[in-house]
Amino acid sequence: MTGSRNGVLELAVLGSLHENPLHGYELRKRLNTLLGMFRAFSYGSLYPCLKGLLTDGLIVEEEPPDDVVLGRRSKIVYKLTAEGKERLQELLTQAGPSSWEDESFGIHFAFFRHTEAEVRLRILEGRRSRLEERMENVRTALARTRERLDSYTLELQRHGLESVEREVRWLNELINTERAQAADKSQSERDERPGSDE
Amino acid sequence: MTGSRNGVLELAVLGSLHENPLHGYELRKRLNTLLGMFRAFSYGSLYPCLKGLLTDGLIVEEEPPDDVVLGRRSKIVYKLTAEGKERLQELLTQAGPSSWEDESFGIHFAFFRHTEAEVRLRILEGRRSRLEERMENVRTALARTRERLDSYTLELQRHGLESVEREVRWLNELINTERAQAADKSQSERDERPGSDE
DNA sequence: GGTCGATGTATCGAGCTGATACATCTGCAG
DNA sequence: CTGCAGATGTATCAGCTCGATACATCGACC
Repeated sequence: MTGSRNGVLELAVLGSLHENPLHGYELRKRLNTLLGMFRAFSYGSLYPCLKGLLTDGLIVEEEPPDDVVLGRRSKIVYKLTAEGKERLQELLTQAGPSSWEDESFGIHFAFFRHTEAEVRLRILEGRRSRLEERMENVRTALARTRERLDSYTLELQRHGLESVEREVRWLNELINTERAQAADKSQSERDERPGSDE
Repeated sequence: MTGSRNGVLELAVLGSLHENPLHGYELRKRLNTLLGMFRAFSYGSLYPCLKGLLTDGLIVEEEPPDDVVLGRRSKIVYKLTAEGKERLQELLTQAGPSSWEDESFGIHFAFFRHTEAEVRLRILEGRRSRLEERMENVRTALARTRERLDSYTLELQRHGLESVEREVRWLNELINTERAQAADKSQSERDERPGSDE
């Protein structure tokens, strides 16, 4: 039970390797493209994570095509094991603070196509609550502040608040879409005509 | 020369203490209100920073009102020294990568009222370049990607890109305002009527 | 008088970042 | 064909930060 890895990183790696086997360098590029606007992973965290996943048997080094046996070992391609896939499913099922914080929400969202509808909804709502809570904190703290702020500080506050409000609106749209899809699905299930109109 | 502190944190602390003396707890609250939407500082970084600033003589513990001498030492109020003010001015003059990265831009912006107009402009432009560079990287990386992405990943990309574009537009407005003010100023200087219409 | 939450200082282990080192492969200019 | 610059690729380390935790005091309220 070496298993006390980062969680976000673990999901990112297992999720990426689920699509297709990769080596470290390419894995990093993939992730940093996927999340380019939000965050960037560094080798100092990726390689230790890969090492841990190896010793836990969640991934293995993919064998070269067998005829090239000589020492030339430049790329190390990793792929998921059965346990790895199981662990990935487990991670994709969890909806908790670790799925809607700033650093981790993007990753969870990026793998939503492998996530159950109900879990998706809970993560989106959790994220929204998190942002609303943050706005509330800042607002009350601001209200308690006696001295009035200079124009630059005010502008920073305004811009920050507006950005968060925009993300909340974005989340609202996504949540509505998810709800509508869930309603469609349960409706067509009630009609017992599965797959009739889509 | 103990001086290899974090920089962002140093600016945040010195800048806050410049407004008025504070103790650690209040300092943290101030900063986390000021930057509530962007980041949060923890004690684990604040206290070591304060300790370093103390040993470097940039801040000192403020003396209690002198008649209460008995051991009751619950609050430790810090204030800037002359060297501290000097150091703060030095930090406020610097415009470089450390002023426009994600973690530090907010701090620098929050203290813009103490920053010279020219430095403000360079920081805003540096921040804009940084964001445009990031967009460019993601866009070319996306273009090189062969396989088409699923709808969730696409939506994440779209939302991230839109957020960054919005921040660029915001920066553009700020830069225009700054330029206009600079032009006004040099105009009124050319007229040799300092302070006539303000 | 008791006790609960806010205020307040302080530290520690776990884990990440940014830098660095070093090897290989590929394209291409001379 | 040779050399060499830049992309590809693996790996580690010092320094720093986060989140948790510990502990003490204070004011308010019943």
